[in-house]
Amino acid sequence: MARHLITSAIPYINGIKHLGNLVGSQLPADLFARYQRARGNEVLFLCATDEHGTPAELAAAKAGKPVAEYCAEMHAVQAEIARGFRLSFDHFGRSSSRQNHALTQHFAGRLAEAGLISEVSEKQVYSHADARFLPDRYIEGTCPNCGYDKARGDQCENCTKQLDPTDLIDARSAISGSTDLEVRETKHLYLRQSALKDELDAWIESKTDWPVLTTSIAKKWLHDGDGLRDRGITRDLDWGIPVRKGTEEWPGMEGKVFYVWFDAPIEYIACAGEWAEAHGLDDTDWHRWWRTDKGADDVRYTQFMGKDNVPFHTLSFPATLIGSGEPWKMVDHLKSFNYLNYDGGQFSTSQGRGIFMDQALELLPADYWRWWLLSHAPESSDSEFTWENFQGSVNKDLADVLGNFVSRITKFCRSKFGEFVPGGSPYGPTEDALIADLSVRIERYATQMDAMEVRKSAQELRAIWVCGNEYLQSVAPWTTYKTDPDTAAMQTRLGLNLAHLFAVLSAPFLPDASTKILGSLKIKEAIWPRDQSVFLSQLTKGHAFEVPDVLFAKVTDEQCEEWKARFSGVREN
RNA sequence: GGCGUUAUAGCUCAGUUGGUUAGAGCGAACGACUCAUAAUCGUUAGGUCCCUGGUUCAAGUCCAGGUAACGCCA
Repeated sequence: MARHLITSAIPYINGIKHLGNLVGSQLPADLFARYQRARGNEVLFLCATDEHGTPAELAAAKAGKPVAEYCAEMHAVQAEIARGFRLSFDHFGRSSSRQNHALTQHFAGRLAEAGLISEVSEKQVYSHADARFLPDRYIEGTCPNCGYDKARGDQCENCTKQLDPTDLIDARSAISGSTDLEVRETKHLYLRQSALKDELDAWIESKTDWPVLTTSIAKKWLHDGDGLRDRGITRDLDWGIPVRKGTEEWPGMEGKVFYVWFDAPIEYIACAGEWAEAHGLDDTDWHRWWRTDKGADDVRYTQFMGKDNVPFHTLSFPATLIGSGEPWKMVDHLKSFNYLNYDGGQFSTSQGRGIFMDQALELLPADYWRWWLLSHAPESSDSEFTWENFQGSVNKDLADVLGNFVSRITKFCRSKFGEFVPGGSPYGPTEDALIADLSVRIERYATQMDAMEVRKSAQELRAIWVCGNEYLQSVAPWTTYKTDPDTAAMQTRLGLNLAHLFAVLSAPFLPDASTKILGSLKIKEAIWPRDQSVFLSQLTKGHAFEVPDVLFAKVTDEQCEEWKARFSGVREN
């Protein structure tokens, strides 16, 4: 039995994610996790909320709540929505957990001992009114270049000129508006990634089966310009993991916290600790997933993320792991996605543009979204969501091809033989040919799923559903019935067995519909098919079933128009 | 400004290491069927594979230059 450790990029805490975020990490990770479990493999599928950093503090302030309270609430909201989309995390953790505090401080200590941390003095803007240092982009002022009065400390959005906060005229805090600012000298820790450049380079070079998107981004960061740059890992904030060297104080770093990018990926590991704790397990139980010296040798680790996260996962996080000198499990396969666009532009959290996860679930059940998003996953390039395309896919693939198949076979059987699987003659040459064809197709489907070729998997699955309709159409049991009821009974029996097969194969994509079909066929346990001839003979004469309700309702033109209008602007709150 | 990705039928996309008449789904037209969510199945029609030049017996596929869209970095 293979063992799969699977992580999805962890969503940031400040609000509900949109469908573009979902399809880029959590959803394909869930597809893979469900598939591997269905194949009988051992899976640990982890995700968490990324809770530290300035945006979380500001969002909390805006909500009028202490940041810890805000994060706890938003974590609960995101967890609930994840359940709504049937994301089957073994644990949905929090980067603010006790485990992550300890582990992040541990890594920092190890890196310091290895000589991979340097101290750098920097000048930073301090706001007296806000009682805090301000990141460049939270300082506003008039652009010295074009006179735009809302230029940010890092760049003027009007003329695109790069700026330093000190360049701004009449600089003020973007948080409070206060102009009582002061430039102070402060010390920060840097991770000396550059010292690990050759090791990282060799490691990336060895990953010949990774998507081009992944390796090209990593190589660019490794070789561009002066090569891999060192990166600050501390910030002057209150909210975060206090800077410590392992369990000890770090002189000169009092009152500082680790930069969010440093502690967020470590949460992948800490989350396993949270999972163990939540299930009454001990350290050895999660070490066997993460420590190659403690049983994780045979683990295959796969990460899922959008392309914006690739540099952290291919370079910075591996630098942390390698630099620690400890035998942590490194990622084996990194599946990255491009962006999903919305009606001609980008989905945008900050602008509230597009469809957000909670809104999507208000319109339609999870399976509808899962199918469209996965069958159109932005694997090779950015892809585009349009309502017409969504409506077409849902109506044709789900309602007409799969849903209607289940409906026609169960209703036909009920009308001729009652709600029991009929017996009739044994399968003949036509049925054997279908079984042989399906065996080949299912093998192809499994190959694509193993390779995490999301779109191609969806295509193969759909083609398998079509086989069911083709079969019924060609043998036409409604005609056969008139002259040869025994043969019609056999054809119907195979049709019902096909519905069982489709339910099991479709479960990773459509967990709810799968459960519904299995329920109506009164099948207790979904077992992945090995031998199609055996699998398709499981439902035998006399097995009771019920005709299910409509599996997938069609999206009407009216709904489509309404939703299109409703989601044309930006989100209100 | 530097770099990256993409450019194939009306639409969404496949096209392995260059190799016979470039594929699929949707949409369209026509036909078959009538069990079913007016569902299904079949047939057909649609392409100077962004442009120019090059390498080769052979280029959608490799090389050079250009154009366009998107993205990343500064």
